[in-house]
Amino acid sequence: MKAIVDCNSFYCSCERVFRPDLLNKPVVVLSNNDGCIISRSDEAKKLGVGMAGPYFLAKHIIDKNDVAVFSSNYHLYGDMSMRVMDTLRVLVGEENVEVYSVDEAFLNLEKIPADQYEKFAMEMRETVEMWTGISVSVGVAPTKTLAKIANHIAKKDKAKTKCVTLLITEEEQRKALQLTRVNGIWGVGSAYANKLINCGITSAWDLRNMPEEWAHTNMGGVVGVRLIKELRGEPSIVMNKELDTKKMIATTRMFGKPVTELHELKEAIATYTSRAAEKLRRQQCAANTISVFIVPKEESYSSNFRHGPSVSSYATLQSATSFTHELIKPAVELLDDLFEKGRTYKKAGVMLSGIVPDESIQGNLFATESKNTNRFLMSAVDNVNFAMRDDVVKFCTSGVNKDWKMRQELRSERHSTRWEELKEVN
DNA sequence: TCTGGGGTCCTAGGACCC
DNA sequence: TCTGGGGTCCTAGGACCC
Repeated sequence: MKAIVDCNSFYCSCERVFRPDLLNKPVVVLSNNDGCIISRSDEAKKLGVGMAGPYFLAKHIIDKNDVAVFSSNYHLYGDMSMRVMDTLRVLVGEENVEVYSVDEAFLNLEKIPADQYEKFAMEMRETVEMWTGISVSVGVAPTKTLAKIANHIAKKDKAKTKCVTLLITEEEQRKALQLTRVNGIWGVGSAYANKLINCGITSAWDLRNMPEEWAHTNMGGVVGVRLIKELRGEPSIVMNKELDTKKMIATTRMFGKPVTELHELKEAIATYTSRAAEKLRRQQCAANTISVFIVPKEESYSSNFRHGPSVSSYATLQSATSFTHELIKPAVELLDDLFEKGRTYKKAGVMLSGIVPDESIQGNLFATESKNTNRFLMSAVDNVNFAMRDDVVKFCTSGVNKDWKMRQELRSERHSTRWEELKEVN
């Protein structure tokens, strides 16, 4: 049996842990650049604040109802996430926890006796809340996909479910699937949902009863087949061991204001490259390929928002590296090729791929000594930046003024990861 | 008239997730 | 005026190999 534990309005809940005055009050958290609404408390949902909608469109509701607004504070959310996951590890054992995202984890409940799933789930919910201040919802079912559906049901009517829903018997599963629209299934996005509805398949139950061959031809081959099996209660999406090494690392940002100058773009690209290289070193890897993209601002404003097409290019490095300066150089060269004078840009990004572990980098007989010096240099830089504050030590290309930096006007303090921002209680 | 039968690796693009 | 930032997996098709 499997469970999914999903934090309720996670970012909002994190903010509330340090602002108990906001309990039972509407709260929202904004994306980077204060652009979209990415987390809403139940009270904010009730007021009609939409998910993932632009902030400025919901601003009239927010102002009128005195909704508390925060810019995203990833230091805080990352630390709170770790506390929640650690709690789950204590409760079911490390080997039975698969962290799926910052606010969700799948659990293997094999060790729990079948007649105690509900009791266990309830106690787990209470313990996480007591230890971390974060409330969670729990879905329990034989497969991950059914557990996700159970979790949705638990969240929809918290008073009735007490944030716990089990889909164990066939009867429970049938009822739940009949009430679930296809677009509410984990693994069905908008493209497949439209296709399914056009075929007259509207509920999860309808989809469950389609032949596997049909799913193979119409829903992306093996992916579709797995999905149908999961809905039938046959586990087909396995529990993953933790994916500690990423296969791709990206740092991309919208600018706080439109950018026209090459030197500003260079600062941004150098800054993003430094950030990406840090992430790379943290997982003790090096990258073979770096790619850079920039997104021009669209000339005409349209009410149907779409990102303009991006311009991108990539370079394959002579040998894999994680040293910031060795990555900034090709990144800036790529940018030189992409940049067109006279255009205005609104976003840029750097992606590292072809990622290999440090130990298996192809050796270079002639560079051994400087490689080691570089390694010490980089780890010294990382240590200083970690201990002091971000970017105390940085490369010159990254710039000093950073006029293009994203807006983040409403960020709370990093109460749990910075000494100087520790919460004071009087 | 007629030209095999496997493989691997890489890339681009499409779908999805939170 | 104003719309985020990460990731994953899968498939198809081309290049290349013996």
